[in-house]
Amino acid sequence: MAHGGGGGGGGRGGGRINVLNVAEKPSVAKSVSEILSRNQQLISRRGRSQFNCIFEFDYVIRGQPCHMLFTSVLGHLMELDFDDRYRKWNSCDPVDLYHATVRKFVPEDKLNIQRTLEEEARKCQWLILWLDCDREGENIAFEVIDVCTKVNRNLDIKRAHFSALIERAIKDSVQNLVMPNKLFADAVDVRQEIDLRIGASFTRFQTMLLSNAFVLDASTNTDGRNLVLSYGPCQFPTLGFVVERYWEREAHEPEDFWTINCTHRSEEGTATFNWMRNHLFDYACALVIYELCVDEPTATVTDVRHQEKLKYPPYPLSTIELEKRASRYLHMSAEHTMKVAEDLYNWGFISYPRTETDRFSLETDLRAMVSEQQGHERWGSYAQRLLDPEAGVWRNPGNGGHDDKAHPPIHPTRFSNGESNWTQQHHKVYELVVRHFLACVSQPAKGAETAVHVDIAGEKFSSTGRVILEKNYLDVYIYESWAGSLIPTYTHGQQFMPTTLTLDSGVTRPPPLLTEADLLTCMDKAGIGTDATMHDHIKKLLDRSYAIKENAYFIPTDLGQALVMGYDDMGYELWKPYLRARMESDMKDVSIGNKRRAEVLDACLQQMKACFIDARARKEKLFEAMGNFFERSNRSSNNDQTSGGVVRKCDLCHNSDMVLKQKPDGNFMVGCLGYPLCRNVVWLPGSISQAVVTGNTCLTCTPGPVFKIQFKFRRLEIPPDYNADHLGCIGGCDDTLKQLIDICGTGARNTSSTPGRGRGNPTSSSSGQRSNSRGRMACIYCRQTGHSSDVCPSHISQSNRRTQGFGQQNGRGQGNSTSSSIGGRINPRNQDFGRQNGEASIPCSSCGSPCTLLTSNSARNPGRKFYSCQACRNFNGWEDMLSGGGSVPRPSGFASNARRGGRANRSGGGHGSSGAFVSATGEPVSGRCFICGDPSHFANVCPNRGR
DNA sequence: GCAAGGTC
Repeated sequence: MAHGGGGGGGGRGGGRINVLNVAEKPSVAKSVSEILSRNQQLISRRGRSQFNCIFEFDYVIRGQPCHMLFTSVLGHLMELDFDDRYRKWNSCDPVDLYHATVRKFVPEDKLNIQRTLEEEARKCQWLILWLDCDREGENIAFEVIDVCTKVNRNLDIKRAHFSALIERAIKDSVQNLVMPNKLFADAVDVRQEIDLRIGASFTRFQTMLLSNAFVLDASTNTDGRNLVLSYGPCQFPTLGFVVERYWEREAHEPEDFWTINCTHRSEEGTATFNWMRNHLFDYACALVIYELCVDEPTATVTDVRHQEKLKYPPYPLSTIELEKRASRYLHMSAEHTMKVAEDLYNWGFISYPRTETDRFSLETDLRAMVSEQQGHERWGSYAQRLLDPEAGVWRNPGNGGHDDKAHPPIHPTRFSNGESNWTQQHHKVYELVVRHFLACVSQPAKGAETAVHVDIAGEKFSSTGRVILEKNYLDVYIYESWAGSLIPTYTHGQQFMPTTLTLDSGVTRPPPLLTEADLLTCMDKAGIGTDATMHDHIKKLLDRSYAIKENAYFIPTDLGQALVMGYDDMGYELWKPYLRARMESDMKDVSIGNKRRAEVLDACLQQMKACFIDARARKEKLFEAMGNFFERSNRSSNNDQTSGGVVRKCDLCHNSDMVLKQKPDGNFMVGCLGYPLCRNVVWLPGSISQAVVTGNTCLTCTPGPVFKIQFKFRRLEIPPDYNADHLGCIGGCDDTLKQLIDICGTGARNTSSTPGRGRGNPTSSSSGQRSNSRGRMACIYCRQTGHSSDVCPSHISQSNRRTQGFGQQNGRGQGNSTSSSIGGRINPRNQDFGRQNGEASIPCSSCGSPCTLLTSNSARNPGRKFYSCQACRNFNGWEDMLSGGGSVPRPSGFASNARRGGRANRSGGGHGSSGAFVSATGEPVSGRCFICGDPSHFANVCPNRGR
């Protein structure tokens, strides 16, 4: 782009123009100002915000003399939230949040920054954006543009792209200004809106549905605040990792195995030889081999190999590595580590702690940084050795392959022997940063390894010994060790008699619970969160009482398990990382112009809205899952049900009024205020979005007066030929209402199993209406009688979901008559929708009977296979979802729609050569080596095994 | 009372 002027009017004379420069944070404004001004005549003054001062200096950009005004924001200047009318939780149906008006605004605590920008922008001709060079930075750039151009429409807008805060990069960028990238900003707008709508809708839904319905108080840590059961596209997959590992562990069944061990002691030392078969699960087989060895115990050396081994120092330090290593070495949580690191950064002792970069740029003066550390009492002498060319310890740091183009790896920026205001943690984190940095610029440790293979009666054994020749970086990086042991000298063909030769038993172990370092690794691999937010997502699990941390391991609470179980039983993967991964991929497409912003936003929200509606329709799954862990609650507060006015005098007790109420889950009912003495209730259709008692009275129903209710139905949930607006009567005269109750179902559920809140009166109005009229009703899709909408041939997947819902509701609450009506639907389904093609392979999640594998003939899922219960016809899930990692093993006692918990893992290996854990169905299951802790392999193939 | 993303 050409830079030729931008107008001289308003400048300080001599053709000089005023240029407003804005960085993402105060430290960048300061650094860039210092670099460009060379600290000559650099003036700083306070702005309206106490953190964001304004630097002033003169500079020439492509021949144009400029007076630079350099200030900053603090990350995002604006927030996205719903319009005020949707902000209160009871203001609307949560599903409305998928299309509710949202607005971007500058929040209260950023108004000072906005005012500074406005004041300075009025004086300027150019606006140069120095935001971080990533998508979020680009989005913040447009927030700044929005604020500045509102007060000065003539601003010439430019973007500086810099790869590091070093002189050459900064000076290059200011002479090569570009246009801001709207596509990048669009991608962030999409992400923000999706996160908000999904997060708020599911959070309100599950909080209002469950928080008062169960006795949760003892298990939650609300500190007097209202309990919120939040859902978020990052926090839930994080919870998913914790729950999944916990269930894998609980489902593990220990298994005995046998192994042959051999040792040989000589004057030079002792060697331990490991059996090359590792171990066998068959005792008889192991015994036979052992006896062969004992009969001919002479060992013959078949191979001796000497090799030099290197152990490399770590790559330069990124945020995630800092968090992981502080967790492992210092036993500090990621959240606390970041707090301490931010302190050290703000006090000037370390570089910016939120960075993805794990390579130093070539321009970095690494030796100067090392030189600063020479005076330290503990690592100063090592720093001196590093700088001594004769010592030969220096090595240019490795390249970890990541670069966020905005920040260098975390490194010390100022020497300190410790400050008086530092806590123990400040000392530890500073020490880790310095030692890590010094290790990065060091030679790897060198060792000599000897591997010896022997043969005893045809069985192969091996032993490895190691001697460390040069410790190098290990001298300063005290957190790592490289244990080795000496073994005697052996030569090819040598024979010896083992000192011991034993047959030992062992038992397979479950995979360990996740540590914070493991969890961060899982999140990083799955793209959950950013370097700046991952620790927040982990903390959120603890704050929401979804998990606890015990001895550095994460354990899901009952609440965390119940929520994951509920969605898992629905067949949804809302707790898996795929949703976020898909969003990330869509964002990428938006940012490179492959997809339009509106297209991605509409498609994603449409899908998630459908998912939300479906999840809500099958909320009984959440209730069942919660019921596995918690007692139902008797609580009924004003918050629990929203009263909407008197409808009539109770026709059962004749004492109290019947009032319209909206339950926490959004469903409506008309109940007697005499509850629990009087349990009269009229359940209303589940498809109502709004209901208001009117002043109109029914002329038919007695005893009167019965006030009519103005209903608003959700359009997509009722048949097309019904009006969304309906003035109805609950007295019994209203056929339309009866029909919609029959078609859509009601909010009644779980009545017989819930003694506290349950209003399972079999004579209640709606129950009677539903069971009596079901057989006569027409299908809402094809409008034919003889079958109901939930088994309509043209809507197989919906029918599956609905059948499941009704089946459980009716089966529990309404006895035999309803059960027989479900039975009546068995044949049509098999004949119409499914071709039986397999025998039972999993038990039904509802009744435990064997399931049959059927093939769907529906238009929506042609050829897709699903499990159907032979006895109760419960839909038990799509085959491809059950076998493709859609579910996880559960602890025994919990039915899963995928499979019941069984032997899942064999941490001892012994099956196949991969060494991976293998589940009962043959799928690999993630785990971690229990010898060295490395998640990339298991103990049976651990290189440190036996050392 | 809700998300996740910036940053102090």
